[in-house]
Amino acid sequence: MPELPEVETIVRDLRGLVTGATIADAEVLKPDLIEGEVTIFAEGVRTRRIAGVDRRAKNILIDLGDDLLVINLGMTGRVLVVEKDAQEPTHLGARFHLTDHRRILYQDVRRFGRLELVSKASWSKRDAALGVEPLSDDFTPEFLKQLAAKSRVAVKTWLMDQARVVGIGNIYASEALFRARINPKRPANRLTRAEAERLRDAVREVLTEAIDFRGTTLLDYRDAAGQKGAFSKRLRVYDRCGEPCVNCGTPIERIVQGGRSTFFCPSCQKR
DNA sequence: AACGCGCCCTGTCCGC
DNA sequence: TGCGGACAGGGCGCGT
Repeated sequence: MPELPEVETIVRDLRGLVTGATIADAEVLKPDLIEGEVTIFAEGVRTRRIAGVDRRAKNILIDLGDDLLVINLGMTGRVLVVEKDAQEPTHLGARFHLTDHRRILYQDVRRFGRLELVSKASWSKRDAALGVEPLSDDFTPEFLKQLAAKSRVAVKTWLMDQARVVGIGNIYASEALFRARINPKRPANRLTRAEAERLRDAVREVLTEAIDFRGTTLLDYRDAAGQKGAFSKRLRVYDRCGEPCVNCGTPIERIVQGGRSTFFCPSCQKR
């Protein structure tokens, strides 16, 4: 469900809401959501103060001092900060009681998400295996072009590989390629310098705009207050199969790449 | 090594 | 109204 803009929105929410708070206790209702031993996880977060909240790729990093509580939302994960007497949602996976009057809830219908308590040392190794942050200064056109030159896969699939560039999922891959006017089937290593530049700019632009609109809600996504993201109305190709292209009026097409839907304009994004 | 595929799981929607 | 199949924002592990 969540790509970089949605995770970033939740991270900013959490940073404002729970930085400085202390976790009194944790209850795990769906043990398969926890990576590693559940009792160690629950014991490990108990009595810990939240020093900060950050994002790396599509992971939420909750800073507990020596350790990080790492949350990956999968497709349908939600992290909600609620008053302790608030009504609880269905499909609740874990409940974190704060020492104040609130709780952090982890909810996940499909249970593709994961919660994990890891030492900062071991996280830094995992971090190193992840690709470049597209909103960082390291994501230059030269960098993108050189990285893409190593791969023959279709640029759409290439963009979604978290070992190369992080944070881009199925929605923003289609949206960025449309904005850059690049056909999603184009092999990554055949991108021209001009296309690499357009793609870099398009990726940064669409992710930044989506953050400004607090993410895209198709169905499941919610921020930490349970609110929907407003970027859905701004999508230009995703989930718009058959609708006219906003640039030229040609019907948007849907194809399948790597088992996932890709949306594009066959006229604006010629091969 | 890089890549493609199946799978994890539940819910919704669409056509018949 | 019911039912089967396709599909859904992610990521891992497998075989080639």
